Amino acid sequence: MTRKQWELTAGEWAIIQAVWDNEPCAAPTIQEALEKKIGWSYSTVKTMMDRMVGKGLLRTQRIRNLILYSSSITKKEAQSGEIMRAMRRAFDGALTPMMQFMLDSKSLTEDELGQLEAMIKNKKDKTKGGK
Amino acid sequence: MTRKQWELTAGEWAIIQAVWDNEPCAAPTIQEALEKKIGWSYSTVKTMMDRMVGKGLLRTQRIRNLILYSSSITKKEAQSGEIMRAMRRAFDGALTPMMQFMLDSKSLTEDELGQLEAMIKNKKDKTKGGK
DNA sequence: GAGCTTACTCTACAAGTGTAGAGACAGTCA
DNA sequence: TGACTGTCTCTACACTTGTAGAGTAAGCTC
Repeated sequence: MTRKQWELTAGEWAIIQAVWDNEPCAAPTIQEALEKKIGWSYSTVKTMMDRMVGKGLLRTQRIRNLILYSSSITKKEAQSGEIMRAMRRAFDGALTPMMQFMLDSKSLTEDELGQLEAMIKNKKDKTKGGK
Repeated sequence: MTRKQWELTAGEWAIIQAVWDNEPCAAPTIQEALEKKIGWSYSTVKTMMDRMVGKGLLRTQRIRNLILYSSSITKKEAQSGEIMRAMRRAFDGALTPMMQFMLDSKSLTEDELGQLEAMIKNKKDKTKGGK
């Protein structure tokens, strides 16, 4: 299905996160949600949201005079897009070096390392067994 | 030292990669290097490079009538910035969930999984012993 | 010293992003 | 029915990014 790769801007991330938490919801809801965090005015939020509809990131449904927004991409898709961008730009599109870099440069607790190790083991089993 | 966090655009990545490969070097060198890949004209390249100097991504050194450019950030810094951006935006700034997501959603060969496992073991030893 | 080559400077423009004011419109309540 | 409130529409502007043409300046060659 060759899914489209999404690259959201910082502002779009702020908005879509609020949408995921509230959908379906009207623009004022989002504005209120973001008010505290980033203090955008209603116009700002509404403008961005409508642009995001144009891009296919959100979709709308009109109920009388109210416009309800929902996301049209999932959080996973957006997260994946974000990772792909980093991977493509900074690591020639290769995952392993990127993960190695992350392991290498960040301070992970022993606990976290353990968790990751477990995940890998799990994954390995599946790779071997499955298929 | 609270290093500045760099967020390069796609174009800036293209250029700085070429600079890393050739520095110190003049703008035409970079243009030639990128010609094949992305076909930018000299003006385009030069404009971007000068803007990057303004931002502190590159620096210059004038030798008579020639301007030599070098990077003022390392590849590691740029890579790290790219990862931080993804992490901040898409994973609330948390590394482990991001790594889990990567492990989970991508197809890694058994080999790659093995490599990662080894790295983690290594890291774990250091975490434990090293203090 | 006229022309060629090489590199540089200046200027510009379109698209995208962040930002928001002003005004219109509909529903509600006194 | 007039004021108020909530929501929407329109319009606009500054800044960034990608993109590049046109013109200038310096050095080299015959």
